Amino acid sequence: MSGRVRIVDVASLAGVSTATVSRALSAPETVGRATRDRVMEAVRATGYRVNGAARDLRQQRARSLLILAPNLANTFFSRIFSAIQEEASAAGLAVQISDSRIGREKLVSLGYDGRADGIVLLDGAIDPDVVNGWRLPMIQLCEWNEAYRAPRIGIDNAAAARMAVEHLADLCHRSVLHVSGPDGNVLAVTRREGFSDGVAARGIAGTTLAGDFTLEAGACAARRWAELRPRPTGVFCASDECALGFISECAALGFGVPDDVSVVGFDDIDFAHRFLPALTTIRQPREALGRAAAKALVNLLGLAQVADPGDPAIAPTIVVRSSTAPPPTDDSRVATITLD
Amino acid sequence: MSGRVRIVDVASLAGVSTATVSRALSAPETVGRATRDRVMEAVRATGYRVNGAARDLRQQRARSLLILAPNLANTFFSRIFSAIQEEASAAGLAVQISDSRIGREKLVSLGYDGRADGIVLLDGAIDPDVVNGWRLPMIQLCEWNEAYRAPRIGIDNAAAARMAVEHLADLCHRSVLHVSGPDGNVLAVTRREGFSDGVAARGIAGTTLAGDFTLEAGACAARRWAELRPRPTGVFCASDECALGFISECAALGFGVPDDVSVVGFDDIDFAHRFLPALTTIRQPREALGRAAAKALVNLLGLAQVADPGDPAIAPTIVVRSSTAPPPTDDSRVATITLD
DNA sequence: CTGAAAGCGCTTACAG
DNA sequence: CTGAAAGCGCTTACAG
Repeated sequence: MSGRVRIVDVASLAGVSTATVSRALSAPETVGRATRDRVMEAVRATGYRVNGAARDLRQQRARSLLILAPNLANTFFSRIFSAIQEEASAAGLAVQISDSRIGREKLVSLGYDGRADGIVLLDGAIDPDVVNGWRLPMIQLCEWNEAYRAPRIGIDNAAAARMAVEHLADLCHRSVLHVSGPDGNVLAVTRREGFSDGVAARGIAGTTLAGDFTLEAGACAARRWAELRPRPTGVFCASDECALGFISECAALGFGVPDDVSVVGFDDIDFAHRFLPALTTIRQPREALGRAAAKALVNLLGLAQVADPGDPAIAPTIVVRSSTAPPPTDDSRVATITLD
Repeated sequence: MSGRVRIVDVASLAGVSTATVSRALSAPETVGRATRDRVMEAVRATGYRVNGAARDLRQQRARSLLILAPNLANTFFSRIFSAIQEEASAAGLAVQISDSRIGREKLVSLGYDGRADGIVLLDGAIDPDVVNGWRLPMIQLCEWNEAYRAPRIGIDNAAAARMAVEHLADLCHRSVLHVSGPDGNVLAVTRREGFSDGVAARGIAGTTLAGDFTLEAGACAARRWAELRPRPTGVFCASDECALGFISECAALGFGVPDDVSVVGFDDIDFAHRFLPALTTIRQPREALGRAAAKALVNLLGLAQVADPGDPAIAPTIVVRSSTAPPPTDDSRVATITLD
């Protein structure tokens, strides 16, 4: 596990105590010049590197952040992880990741085993007793749970959903469908509320179908949408994956986007601008979110080098591309089918 | 960092030594029934949990795996990470991730600081001196470097590339383009070799354009392809991202896939089957790869609970979808432009 | 400026 | 079956 050579080896080679070696390495200015040179030479000669595990135990910290996410395979997290890791690394912290669905016992241990200084929580569905039982600084990111005693970072999901509705309404859609996230999920609930508010504010018709953010949920929703009478001409999906699944299945069903139906997504994942059609979506600035969470946590740990990071404006924006357009002017298709 | 209560607290509450508490927890059968009950009661009463950091130092291990990847934001890794984490968790190991481009000094430390028992390397471009300097069990996954002294897990990239060419040739394409990865990259080199071999074996024309696996590289390649005379009718991209970028840009340029040009990707990322058109691609079983790497590393650490995991066949396969078809029979478009 | 000693929180031979 | 003691590899008051 550790490299072979320990601090005592360096000390004896340099003819000093381990205390001096330790100081020469971590606070060189407190050691006499000649001694320091001797120690450094011994360090070089032996290839010594401090054993972080031992140092951490002694200093009662872990120099490590733990990221907890509901599904590590979800590509939505990639950019967030990379941003967190960058900030953590800049603050001298390692990053540990774990799926938050590993089972209660393992989960409890994670926050208790002295191997993390703080936690970034991307899951709002963990038992609050577990979360609040951890005695570690925590930040909730993107998802949240009112019951967790930890600050939150994320976008205004209701406002974001309203933006999607606004966009569709501005395009003159009078009937819109929302393919939401799963019932228990805070993001799903909040976006759904924003959708309802937006629809009410514009006086247009709104329907909701529960999905689960996935490609397949979107595809499934497209099949259900095709059976609706009249068919909503605008669709707001609670995730880009869902939107892409919806559009893809529409194509299979013979409907074109945006000719037959307009679709707006949520997240602005990397592929969104390269999809065919390029996806109109609500942009969630994932890198900024990850960075902000990491910085906030570093602050909580009292390790901040700089002053307050100055809240980077983490506001959702709508990016309009090619998957939305005014509703079809020719209602023949709908009319024909309705008359059958 | 640690929970408040330590093993001594439990010991004194139960009226036993810390040694007994330790045994009662980790080897209950070695402790008298009455004593054990008393200890367990004290554990319950205090809410004691062992401090993993202390245990690790004592036992000279870290109970942790380190994953090193060239860019954590790359969504290709998501499923690999999740598979590794699952296997690691099953073996009682935590997982630490780091970008492998964090700078030489930090990188060296990572393998030396006693906080990882083993490493999964997804980057073949790290200085071999750094890698071989680590005294930890390692596994190379997907990417590799001959100079690293560590076993490799991955698919046969040359064979995979040949499969792509075979498919195109079977469809009667006589001229194919390969959009490769960057020059220094092993995967790029190996796939390019497979491409060349395949093309030679089938006696068809092959051209190569260097890219870098990204969406934008694919888009850029599409622009270059459009200027080629004659235009290859089949294209093999070294990654799905690249292929999607290529197809997307083709659409912008007024070319249809597969009507004007057939495109095959590499990886079979999650979106591949939902893209429009659904992408024909070489499937790289990322979950199996991650799992195999984690298992191999666990074996190397001597922690395997089960016998040999039995090599799960990690063979690439081609999955044929809608982005490939026979070349256009009508050569008018090419002819017309050529005549200009 | 430097060293002897204690201690971070555990586990594990070694005795009994 | 249980305990006293050493020790994992460091750092850090405390003296001098």
